[in-house]
Amino acid sequence: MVSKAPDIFPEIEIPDEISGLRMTAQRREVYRLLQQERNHPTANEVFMRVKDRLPNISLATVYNCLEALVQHGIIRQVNFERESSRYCPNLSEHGHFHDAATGVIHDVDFKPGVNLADVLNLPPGAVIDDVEITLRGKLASA
Amino acid sequence: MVSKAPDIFPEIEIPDEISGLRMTAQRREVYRLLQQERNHPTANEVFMRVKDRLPNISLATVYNCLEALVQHGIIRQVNFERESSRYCPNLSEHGHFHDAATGVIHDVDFKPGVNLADVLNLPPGAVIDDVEITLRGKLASA
DNA sequence: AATAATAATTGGAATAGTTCTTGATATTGA
DNA sequence: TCAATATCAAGAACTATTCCAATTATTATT
Ligand SMILES: [Mn+2]
Ligand SMILES: [Mn+2]
Ligand SMILES: [Zn+2]
Ligand SMILES: [Zn+2]
Repeated sequence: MVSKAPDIFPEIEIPDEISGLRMTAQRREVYRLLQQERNHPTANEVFMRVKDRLPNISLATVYNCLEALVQHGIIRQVNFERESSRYCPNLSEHGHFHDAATGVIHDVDFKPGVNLADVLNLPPGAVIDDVEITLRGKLASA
Repeated sequence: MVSKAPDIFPEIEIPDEISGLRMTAQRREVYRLLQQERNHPTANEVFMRVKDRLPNISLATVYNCLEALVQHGIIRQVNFERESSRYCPNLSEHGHFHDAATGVIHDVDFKPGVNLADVLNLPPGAVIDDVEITLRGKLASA
């Protein structure tokens, strides 16, 4: 039983188990942070921010937690070029647009009814398990 | 003046300069290899294979050559998850399908007339400079 | 052709993100 | 309560890539 801190944001409630993964204190805070700050932080950014609530957490544990969450399909790992991996709690199928000017990463949804096989010449017999779409560009200020 | 080796494949001719980049012996062999073996090799694979023709080449030079070729738009760098970068001489806009069973990477072309803005809800005002589409799955044997 | 200036290559050291190892802690379940 | 199991923490190890400094090759100039 944890007493609720007087945060500006209401604290996100996280159950004791998600998709078969036990939510330890560390996993809970890592997941909570990703839910709150949906800016695709790196492992190190998660580490620095989550230390506010778990001062003794280690970077290795943050990596362990992120991997466990990814493995259980609770969050997604997002890679861009050779940069550090980033993490995303948005489970709907989506891509990522990186604004080269600001560095901000925007989620990009598919338009409804779009099928990959409609736009790509897939190899015959290909069964797609995973799709990664990454865009880089600028946001023209209107 | 280099005497032509009795290769099975006819040797690809490469000019002294491409897109403003001077073709040194090392750059030429790196580029030639990518043209011949279009299986998206890693820097280290390029290194090992190109040593047949340039026994003294260093891995640092392979990286230098690959970077120069990428910088001048002569080849493309392809990243998949956290794996080593791979390199691709196919300059037409295309994506990559990774067959999880065999490890083979297939180029995937866009169907003609497809526009990204047709299938994705891009942020308003977004100007796309670069697109990366990566698919992972299996090739069902018919 | 000789010389000077510039660019490229090499081999090894350094870097950085991530993973591994090991001992301590915590949780579960008998 | 005790044993079995899972998780965590700290730091070492790993590895793809980049950096550095010295050498070599190329280009430009006289
Ligand atoms: Mn803070
Ligand atoms: Mn060989
Ligand atoms: Zn996302
Ligand atoms: Zn390709």
